[in-house]
Amino acid sequence: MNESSLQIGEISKRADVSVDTVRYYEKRKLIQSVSRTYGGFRLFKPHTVEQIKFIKQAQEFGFSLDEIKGLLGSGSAEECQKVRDLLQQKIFEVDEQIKKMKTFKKTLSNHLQACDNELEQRGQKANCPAFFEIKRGKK
Amino acid sequence: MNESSLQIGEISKRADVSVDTVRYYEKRKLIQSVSRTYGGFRLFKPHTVEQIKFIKQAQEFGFSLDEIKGLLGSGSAEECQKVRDLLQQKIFEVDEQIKKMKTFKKTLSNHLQACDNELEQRGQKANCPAFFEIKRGKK
DNA sequence: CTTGACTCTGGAGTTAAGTCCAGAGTGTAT
DNA sequence: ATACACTCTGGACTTAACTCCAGAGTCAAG
Repeated sequence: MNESSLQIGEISKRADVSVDTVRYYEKRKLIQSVSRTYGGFRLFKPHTVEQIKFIKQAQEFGFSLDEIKGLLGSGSAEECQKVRDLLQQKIFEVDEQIKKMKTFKKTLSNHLQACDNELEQRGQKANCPAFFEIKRGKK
Repeated sequence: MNESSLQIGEISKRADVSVDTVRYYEKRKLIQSVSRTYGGFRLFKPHTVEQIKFIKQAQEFGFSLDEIKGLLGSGSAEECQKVRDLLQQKIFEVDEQIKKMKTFKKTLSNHLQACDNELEQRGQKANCPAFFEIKRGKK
């Protein structure tokens, strides 16, 4: 009820996910409820909202829940070291991904260019270019 | 047999996907076999390999097969226009994605930094930082 | 102490994108 | 003519990440 312990509906609203998703994440140990009411209602810390948002963000970039879980641990010094290493690796991966994205963007731009050329050259009745042939300069 | 028509196994090898995947893509109309042998074996043009590689690339960046399909059409001028527009939109999306990736990378870097600080400050027995609190400067 | 909104659990269902399989046919090298 | 690798179809199965549901319990307000 007070700001230091929220129940599932409120968490769900603030993080913009369904209550089912919150429960699912708890089951998968991506988040934890700090306690329960006598009746068994889950109680979460407010910062769980941030965690869920982080999870969602990471997911967008192709990380699986299992991978993300590795980034979320908070425990012993050992574990901290593990998390650290994983983080470093992930940063590297994200960087790679960014590079690949840029290449892909270029590919798309080339397709667009080819498409425009065709459209212009041949007027309305043109067939759409076979992208790959054009792109590869095979014709 | 000759270079201008390949059967499924060869396509699969060159594109580095399973034959099942090739058939699946055909069913989903992402690619087409140009004809069949009398016995019913599919025959593909070699450039199908490029198409499949393109599909795989696009997938890596979070595009669904349905979205990709939209990018692959080759038909009337009308359709070309559609493809063109879609391409432009996708380029925009990829750009957005790149920006978000960069932000995310920064988030990860912050976590890493926080982790390192903790590790250094408190020595071996330190607990791993609660990333989100640190990141948000809430403490 | 009743109401109405919220939450619980366990389990079944969904979607995308494959993956696997059986039983049968095809193609070609010997 | 036989062997052997390859391919066919249709359908069932898999995995990740939810999503939905029923039936029952909880909680704060009036």
